[in-house]
Amino acid sequence: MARPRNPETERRILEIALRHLTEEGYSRMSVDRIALEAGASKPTLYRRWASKADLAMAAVSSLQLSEPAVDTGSTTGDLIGILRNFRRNLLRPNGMALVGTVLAEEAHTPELLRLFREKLVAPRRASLAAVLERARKRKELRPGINIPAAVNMLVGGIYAHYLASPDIPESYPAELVKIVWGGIARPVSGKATESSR
Amino acid sequence: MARPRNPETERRILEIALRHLTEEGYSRMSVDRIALEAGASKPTLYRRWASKADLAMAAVSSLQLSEPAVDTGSTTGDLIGILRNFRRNLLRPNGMALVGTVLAEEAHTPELLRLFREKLVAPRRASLAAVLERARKRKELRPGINIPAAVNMLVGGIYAHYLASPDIPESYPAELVKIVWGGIARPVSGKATESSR
Amino acid sequence: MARPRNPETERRILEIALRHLTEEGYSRMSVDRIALEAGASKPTLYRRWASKADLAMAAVSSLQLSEPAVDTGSTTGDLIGILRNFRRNLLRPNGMALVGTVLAEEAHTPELLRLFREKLVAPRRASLAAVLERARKRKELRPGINIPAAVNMLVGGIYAHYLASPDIPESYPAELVKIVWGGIARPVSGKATESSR
Amino acid sequence: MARPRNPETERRILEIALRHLTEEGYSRMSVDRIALEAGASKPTLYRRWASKADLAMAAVSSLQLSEPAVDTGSTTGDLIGILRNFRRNLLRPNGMALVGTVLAEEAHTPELLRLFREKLVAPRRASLAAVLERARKRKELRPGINIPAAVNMLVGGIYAHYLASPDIPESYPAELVKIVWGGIARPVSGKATESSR
DNA sequence: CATGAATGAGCTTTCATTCAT
DNA sequence: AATGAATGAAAGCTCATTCAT
Repeated sequence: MARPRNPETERRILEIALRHLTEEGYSRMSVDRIALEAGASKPTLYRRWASKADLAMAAVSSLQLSEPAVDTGSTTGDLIGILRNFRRNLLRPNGMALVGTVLAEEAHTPELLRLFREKLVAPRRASLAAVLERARKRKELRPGINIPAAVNMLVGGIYAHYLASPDIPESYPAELVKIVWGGIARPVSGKATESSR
Repeated sequence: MARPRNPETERRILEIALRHLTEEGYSRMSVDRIALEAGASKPTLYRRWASKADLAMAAVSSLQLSEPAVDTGSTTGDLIGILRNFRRNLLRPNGMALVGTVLAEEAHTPELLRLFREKLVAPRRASLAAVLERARKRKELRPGINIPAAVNMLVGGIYAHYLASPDIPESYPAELVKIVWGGIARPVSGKATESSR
Repeated sequence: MARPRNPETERRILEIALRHLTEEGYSRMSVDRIALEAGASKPTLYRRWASKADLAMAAVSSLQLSEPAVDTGSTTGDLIGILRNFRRNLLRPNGMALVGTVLAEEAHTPELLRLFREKLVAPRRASLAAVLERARKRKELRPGINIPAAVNMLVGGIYAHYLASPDIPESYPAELVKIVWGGIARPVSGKATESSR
Repeated sequence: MARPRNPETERRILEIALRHLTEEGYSRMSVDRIALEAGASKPTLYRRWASKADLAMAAVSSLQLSEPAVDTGSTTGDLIGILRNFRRNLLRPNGMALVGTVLAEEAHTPELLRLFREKLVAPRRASLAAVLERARKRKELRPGINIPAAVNMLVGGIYAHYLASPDIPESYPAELVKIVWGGIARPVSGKATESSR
């Protein structure tokens, strides 16, 4: 009976908020400007989210890991594919800014980091871990391999490269995988990396 | 006749600025508060640094990697030692905040990231690389190993763990090194990880 | 077919509005919060009262002097009894706040003061005046006594004490009455204050 | 050596603030408008007073009871003179508004009432009390008279009249004094009010 | 009749920076 | 060289009121 809320507005606000959060960081992100850009009034925002922090959290919550699924048949091929997607995302403009923001805000708004973990970090880790689990089932891994640690090295290898230098070559994911694979794959008689084809 | 600048004041201001930058992030860092805390007036700051950005950059510039040198005799022992120091630093309160800030500000103040790379990232990478270079000279590495990539995996393995979960166990550096070492060390007849002792 | 108004709702809203008016003052009293607390929507309020000022006036209008009737037999006893009730009301938390509010708002919303006079001030004055009128009929008063002025001194003696210091002793009403009575009672041969027992 | 503060600005701001506080009440008083009207910027105000409440308190603090001294020679003449001044002040536009405001704000900003008591209420009471003390020394009063209570009735008689009706006749102070004096003066043989000349 | 959504204007406060001394 | 004062701009948030359903 009451006037219905426009769901499109909501979506648009979150999209703009996420952009501002990414491009400007949390404290530069301005509720005023988001409202202006969304063509809404500030109370319209405050009716939906109780505070700026709430809005930022909702924006991060709306994130979804939107990377194409990868299935090349081979374990190393899948790992490389996933890391290539990751690399591409990171190299987009402001690709690392959101990571930076949630880390920088940890002391003030720890929920941002928590949500970021849940929405972006965990899914990507899960897809890498799934590939490695499958490899384990196929007996491709040495026994006792710590899969999360391996995942950390793959993902972290990309982060660390960015932090050292923003120019990550396209071939770099394959290099990473090669080293990690060398550390976790069951040695085969014959050529050592045979199983990575 | 002119009053000379007091270098001690300068140092104190930078120290306070760095603390604020770390604890509050760039945009929450306030020149007003820094001046107040340093017992100086704002023009005193502006005479030395042309802007807030300049001051932040100077603060980052004043950073030094202050980790104890590590020398255990063995390659893997050294790697583990360096990563343990790294882990300890990261787990300090606000240990990741400065990384976050410089990443978050990349679009607005790219010099911050540049300086951070130069003052903190590069030295740590150099010390890890040096250990690996020495190992290469000692023929402990397989031929063709990409040392910077290995370094990325070590450092990045720590970063990635933090990003996934802030509880990094003390034993984790050793786990990382084990996997990486498996991927880069020359296989020995006899026990494979002999050289890591 | 039209839904009839719920008088209970109306009463509840006024009660809440009066509380807010008293505790927060007129300009801090928020229609939003009143609606929220009453479980009604704002248009529901605006349908009944044209504006915030209207609502506040209705709230004041709903006030009724709700003090127990006093009848001790003696004139001074009755006066003291009424003033004791008055004192007790004033010393309740926020007891003076509504007086303050209507005075403070006189320039903006003079109706508040008018209604306050009508609903609260006048009845109390009337009950004091009635006691004095009865005393006059009983020839207890000197001729020519200005009863409203005497009432003002009794009531005002309490106000003025509060304004000077919020700690009004329980015995104070009797003191007031003693002095006023000394000024208005017909002197008796024998003990002067005999009639005040 | 530093740029000096303009004391005139300070005075002007307080004067304007006091006017707003009186005319609009505390919560309608706007720092923005005060700054605008004073031709200063808001930070200029906030440099001097830490908050709106501080500013309001400073404004009340700057108050002075500015009533001409009264000395007619006789006790009742002095009392009447003082109350006439009081009446005139109260009947000025917004004469009661500040009283209302400080009472209305008691719950939120109790310092306002405290300062009001100190700066305005107490001095007026003191001047009335001084007259009565002098009368006591001259043996004009009955023994055991509670002077503060008598003061309350005089001052409060005015307040209460205002609260009942804003039209206080010029002759009213004399009426008040007559009754009070009847209640406190030592009865004289001959005409009872002789001493009030 | 009653509702939830929407709005423009307003609030107090803080910022980075410059001016006058 | 160094200071305290001043400033325009912008921030987050709340208000009384009206619109659309």
